[in-house]
Amino acid sequence: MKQDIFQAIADPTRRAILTLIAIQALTPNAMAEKFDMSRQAVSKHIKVLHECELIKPEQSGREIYYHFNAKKMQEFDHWLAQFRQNWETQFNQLDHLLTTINEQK
Amino acid sequence: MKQDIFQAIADPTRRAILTLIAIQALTPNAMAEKFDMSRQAVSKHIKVLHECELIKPEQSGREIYYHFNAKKMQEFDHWLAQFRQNWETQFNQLDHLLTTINEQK
DNA sequence: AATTTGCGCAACTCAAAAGTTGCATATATA
DNA sequence: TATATATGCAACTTTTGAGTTGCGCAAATT
Repeated sequence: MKQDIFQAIADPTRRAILTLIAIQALTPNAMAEKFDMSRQAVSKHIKVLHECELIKPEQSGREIYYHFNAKKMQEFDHWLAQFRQNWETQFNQLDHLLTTINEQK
Repeated sequence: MKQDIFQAIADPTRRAILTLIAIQALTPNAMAEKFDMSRQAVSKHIKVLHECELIKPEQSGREIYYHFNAKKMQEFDHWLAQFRQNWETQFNQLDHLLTTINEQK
């Protein structure tokens, strides 16, 4: 079952995992040590993140280092782009308002 | 109960609502007509979006027009910023690799 | 070879969230 | 004033997801 990237990021623990491995690739055990929950719980989060390709595994003996996949994270950025114009417009309108107020002085 | 913006955006219906009203403010009934679900179901999504301030109500008689709150959406952008450097680095490294390959010709 | 360690998978429990139906309230319209 | 319409709230059912426990497998260690 393919996971949805928005769904993957909705969970705070998964966001924390992403923040961690964006700095340095980690094994499931190493991640679990950072959180107050069982290794298996973390492992399930890893599965979700892996299924939507936000992280990539790198096998090293019996250890698996999970890397952050920045490219996938950009999908978010692309979705957000449809609103970016919207908020820039809003600020431009604010600028205009402030300018108008200043001119009235 | 305050809602989490990440949780709010995780739902596909809520994302569709946001996309709709980013273009034009709509009433709950108008939104419900766009989706194949009851008005009350849409209304619950509106409640979630409203609680995390992604949308703003504007009363007009007995109708309520919900507007998109671009400013709140920027919180996403700020969260994403921590990874932006990450993927730019990745592309810079790719650039460097390509440059190196070209120099070897 | 036996044991330990790192990991994933499956079954289970429990809590939260999505959707439905029914009802109350306020504003329009006849 | 009586009726229709727009909306929100509460109770309920069903689905989904987070977390735990138990197990099996493969690689490292002794």
